[in-house]
Amino acid sequence: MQNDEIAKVFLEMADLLEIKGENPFKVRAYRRAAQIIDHLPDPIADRIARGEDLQEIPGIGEAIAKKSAELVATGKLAAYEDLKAQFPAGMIRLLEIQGIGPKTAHRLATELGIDSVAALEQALVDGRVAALPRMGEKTAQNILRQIQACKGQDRRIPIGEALPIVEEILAALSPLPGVRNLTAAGSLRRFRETVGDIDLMGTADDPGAVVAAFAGLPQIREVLARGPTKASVLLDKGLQVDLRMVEHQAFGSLLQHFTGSREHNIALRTRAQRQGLSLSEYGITRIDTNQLERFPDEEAFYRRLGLDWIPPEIREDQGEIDLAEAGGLPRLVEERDIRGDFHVHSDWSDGRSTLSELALAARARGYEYLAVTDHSVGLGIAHGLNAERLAGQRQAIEKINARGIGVRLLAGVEVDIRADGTLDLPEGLLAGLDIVIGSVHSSLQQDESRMTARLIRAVENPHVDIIAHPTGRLIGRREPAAVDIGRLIRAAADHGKALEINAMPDRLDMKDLHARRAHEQGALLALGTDAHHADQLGLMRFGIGVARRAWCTPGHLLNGRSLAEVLAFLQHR
DNA sequence: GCCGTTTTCGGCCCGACTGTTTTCAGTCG
Repeated sequence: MQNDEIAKVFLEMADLLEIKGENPFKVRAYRRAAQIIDHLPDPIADRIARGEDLQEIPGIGEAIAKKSAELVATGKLAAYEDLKAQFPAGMIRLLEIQGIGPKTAHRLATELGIDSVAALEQALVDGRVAALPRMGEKTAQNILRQIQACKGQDRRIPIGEALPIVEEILAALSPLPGVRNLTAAGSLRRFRETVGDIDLMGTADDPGAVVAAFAGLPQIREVLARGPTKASVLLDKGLQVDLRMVEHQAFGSLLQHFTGSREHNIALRTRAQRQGLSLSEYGITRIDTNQLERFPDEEAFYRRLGLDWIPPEIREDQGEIDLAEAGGLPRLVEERDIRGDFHVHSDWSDGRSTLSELALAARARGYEYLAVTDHSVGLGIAHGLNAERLAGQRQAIEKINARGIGVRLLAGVEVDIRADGTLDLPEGLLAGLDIVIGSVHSSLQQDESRMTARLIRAVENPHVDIIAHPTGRLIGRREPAAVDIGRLIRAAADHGKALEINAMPDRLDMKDLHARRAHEQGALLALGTDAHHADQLGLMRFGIGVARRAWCTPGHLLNGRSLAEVLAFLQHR
């Protein structure tokens, strides 16, 4: 049984225990364990096989270690089955509806016999829910609206869609008088690949006025809640946006609080309590004197707790707090560290910019090099290059390089990895190029063993330097191919090949967790935008976001190396 | 259920908003 499946069982157990009215701290223990297991770098089954004691993992105690072992050994868990049997099967789905928590779900199930979202909708319409004590008409209406709002749509949207929306709102509110520090927090600031809602915050002389202006923005469909310092609204697209405002001097704690993650903040507050301190969005309170200290920025806030400032992207309670205390946080990669892009298409295949336009755009970004990697002939739909046209392109690239515009174009190709792991262009041809990235575009439904063998065969091919978008996923549209990522990473590390972090916002492939595993196990990573237009070189920021979430320093990335170092890496060819 | 620079027992993060309430429970983030 895989880690994510084990985590799912514990998460569901937490929901059921909560509905049952169990000790909330027990519920939290299960949730926490699920999160920890989901983030482990290697399969729990392997740890058990090696005879390791799961209780050495912080947050996993005797009970959950035992239950994990039972799941790995039998694929089932008696305690989980017992728990499930105590409630109607569909009740747990009710928790997915905004506004319904464990108490309400329990009442709906026990008092009205509701066991599905459909049954709930019926009970809402015919007034049975509103008739319950302590429920009422308004509550029923709100629940009904939530059900209808999320019908048939995935509420999390890719960060690539969310960022432009946010930038538009910030641009509208920032010019208001007395407004400062207006920015996004939450999962957007942590750069998660999808965001469920958007958290904006800032400071103002008159917070109420900003909240009012926010609630009146034209792109807003509905105001869900509105108080003096906070408002929640729904945009036309169904996306929820929250705004919170405080006084200028308290911005550090506000931003910290609403940047999260929840797990990071819980760990931070628990630690603070041992120091006699209580944390909130308003500041830090000394518990003995009840004195509130305020912090204008996050650096001061963390410093007060004896910690270095922690980059938002790694605030997930995955070891960052201890490192911040010891002064040992990694120096995460930044935009200025990136010296080039390893995945770009030109108008020779399905891109829309010329080689010169790409070169100039790369120079404008301060790059030293740019790998031109058009599609190979196998991708007829993308106007892929055959041997002849590839040779022609190579000449065109050399011409531009000869002009000496300050950026070195690398003549490359994105060669298609066929279903059997062979490549779509003859080896002699690949040997003559500066760089080759290999990727999979067809037969994505292969089973895990075939797909993994296929990719590893490409890794072992001496002409391939980088494996691009290893799982082929499209966020929200196409599931990742079945790949044994652990084996792929080991193969890449063994053969000195790089794995791509594809920066296209709907790919972001490898993803954060896998990329962290990759560099921890000695595999090199390479950022590529997969740009099909010169403007898209700017998508690099999404790749950097993923790399930062993966704890990458410049040294973990091929893009952090100078042209000379990159050429040395490619010298084998 | 987990954990230990007060503790192997007794703690466990914090505040805002809503709706249905005569003081608060439930939910959310």
